[in-house]
Amino acid sequence: MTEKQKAILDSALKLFASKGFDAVPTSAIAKEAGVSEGLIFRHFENKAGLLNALMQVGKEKLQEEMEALSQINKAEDKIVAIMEMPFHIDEEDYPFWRLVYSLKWQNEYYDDEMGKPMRDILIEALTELKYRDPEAEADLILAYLDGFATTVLLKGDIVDKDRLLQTLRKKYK
Amino acid sequence: MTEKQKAILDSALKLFASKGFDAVPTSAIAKEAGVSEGLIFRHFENKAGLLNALMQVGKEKLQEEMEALSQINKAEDKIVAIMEMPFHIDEEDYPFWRLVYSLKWQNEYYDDEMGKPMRDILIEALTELKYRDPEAEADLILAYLDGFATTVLLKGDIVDKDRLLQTLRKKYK
Amino acid sequence: MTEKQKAILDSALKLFASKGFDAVPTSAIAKEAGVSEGLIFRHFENKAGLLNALMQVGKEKLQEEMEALSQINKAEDKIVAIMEMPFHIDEEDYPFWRLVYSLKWQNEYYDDEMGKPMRDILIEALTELKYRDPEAEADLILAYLDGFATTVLLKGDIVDKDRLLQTLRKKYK
Amino acid sequence: MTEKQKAILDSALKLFASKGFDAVPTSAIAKEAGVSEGLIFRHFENKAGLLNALMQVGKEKLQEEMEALSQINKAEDKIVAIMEMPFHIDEEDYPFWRLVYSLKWQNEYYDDEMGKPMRDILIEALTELKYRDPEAEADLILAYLDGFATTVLLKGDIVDKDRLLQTLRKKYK
DNA sequence: TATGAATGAGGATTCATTCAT
DNA sequence: TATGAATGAATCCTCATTCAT
Repeated sequence: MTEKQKAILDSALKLFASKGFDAVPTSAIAKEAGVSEGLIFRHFENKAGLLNALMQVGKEKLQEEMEALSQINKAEDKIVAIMEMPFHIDEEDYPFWRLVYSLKWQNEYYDDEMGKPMRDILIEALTELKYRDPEAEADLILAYLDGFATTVLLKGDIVDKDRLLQTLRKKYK
Repeated sequence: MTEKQKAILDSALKLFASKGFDAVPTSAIAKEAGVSEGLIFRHFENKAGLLNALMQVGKEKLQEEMEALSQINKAEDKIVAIMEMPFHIDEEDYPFWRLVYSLKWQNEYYDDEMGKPMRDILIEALTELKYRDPEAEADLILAYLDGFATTVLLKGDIVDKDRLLQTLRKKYK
Repeated sequence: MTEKQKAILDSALKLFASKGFDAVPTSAIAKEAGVSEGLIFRHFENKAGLLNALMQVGKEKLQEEMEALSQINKAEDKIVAIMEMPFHIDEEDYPFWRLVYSLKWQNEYYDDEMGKPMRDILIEALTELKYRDPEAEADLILAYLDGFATTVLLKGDIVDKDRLLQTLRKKYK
Repeated sequence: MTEKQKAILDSALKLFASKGFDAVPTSAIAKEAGVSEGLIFRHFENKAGLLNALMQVGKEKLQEEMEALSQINKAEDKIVAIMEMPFHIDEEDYPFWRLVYSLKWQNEYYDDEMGKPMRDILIEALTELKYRDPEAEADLILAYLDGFATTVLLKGDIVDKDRLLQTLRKKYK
């Protein structure tokens, strides 16, 4: 991946994340990246190709995260780690997650399989802990997760993330 | 408000909610509503005007909801009512809430004040209940809320809403 | 001619004169006149009909002017009267003349016959005065006329009309 | 400036000059120039930008003309040269001047400063010649100028330009 | 690889005009 | 007579994409 390819991806991510995929013209990406518009198409074929490339990179990151999770032994710790994930997102990765969340709301791009591995891990852990309805419990935790992520990604500057995390931790002693 | 105006608003809401504001051409709205494209602009000035009109209607609905909330006396009940809100959204209102949530992710339209009244009510109730950090508690509940809403609105068909709500209720006996 | 018809014509003249026929939408005329847009078409059939009606009114005024001219006996006086005409335009009639002059520059509307009667009167007077080439003399005077009119109509506020007229008069003692 | 840019400017000038700025759609310009409509906007940003570019070119021509004028030593010759200018406009430049004159009549575009340098030159020459009211004399000459220009540009085909010029010259022996 | 000129389909918006009331 | 809702063609402009260099 050349310098310019990276510049294009960076700019695209930044702009998509803040304005939404459909609201960003390729010309704006080119300008932001300091390259010609044509180059985007040479490297990524079309606008959707840009998005794919971006998601690819993101999915790889996610994979690593999943692997890190599987290193945790105790089921309780695993669940806690998952729930607290949104609070530990690297600020550098905010744009990526903003993009993912914004795309969720557009039928055309909605991609559920991203959440599946995490759900499986959760169900496994909850089953181990003998929860009566591990699936519903998992979905509930995933809902929390979405909520925390939304809050952190959108109001991270307004809201006191750390105080929120403290308050959350007290709930599960 | 004439028949056609209503038809336009309905179509716009439906399309905006499913594809996102920027992905929907006014021509598509006109076709869906069975009116000429020009009429949209006669009535709503421009595409953004359509969105405003939609949000206006929505905010009025929200206001009513807030008033209903204030009828509840016991602080605990109030909090529970708020937390369970996403599970009681009228299916007819799904498109509106999908639109609201999708817009959250676009800088240009992000409108935080919509959530403020609810936050105030929460803080009041939590203070009454002597919580140590009512603000953080409120924000945590609002985060749950966002999560439940996201889950219900996006995965309402995939996930078993009722089972989820049962599971949730057991948590606060 | 009803009140409203007059209001429409007045507004149209005012707007056409200041912005140009093609730059003025019928909606603007209707608003300025305080009537509905449909009424314009009921009374004047279409936008061009409005222009025609305006020009009709103007041509009648011009006719009167020509008749006044023909009352003047001495050929010299006639010529002087014609040359000084632009300086004596009633300020109320400025918009009409501005419109006439602006339309001159648009092929589609250029209507030369308006100037013909005046040219005939001039040639007659110049012939009487034994000018060698009365036609060329007439055209020269008409050129002056256009120049004075342009100056008065466009720069009447900037330039000192009276001083200009004094200076002009000295030329033909 | 590429071939196509020149073609666009040429076509725009031709059409604006004959029908008026507001009466010419960009689609017509594109067709006349044999380019895609989009190209107009790539190169000139918007329709007004086209006009600006046109005026820019014209102003540069005018500048040259002014410099040529300043080469003339005798004040009388200078004045005569200015007055006769309209008769010596290169036929190739007719469209440009038609455009300038047509725009004068539209508030929105009226640009007086174009005439200022010429007025200054005139006042200087007239002062040198000890005219009692050089400013009024200058404005009178500028009025003549406008009249000659109007006549030449609009009726150049109808009227005998040379005969007109001869007649004019006799006036100032 | 990289540019930037060029395209053409489509986007939002305007506007003259019609029509039911 | 007068209104104002409604239309649809046109208008200005944008944008993803192609292509010659």
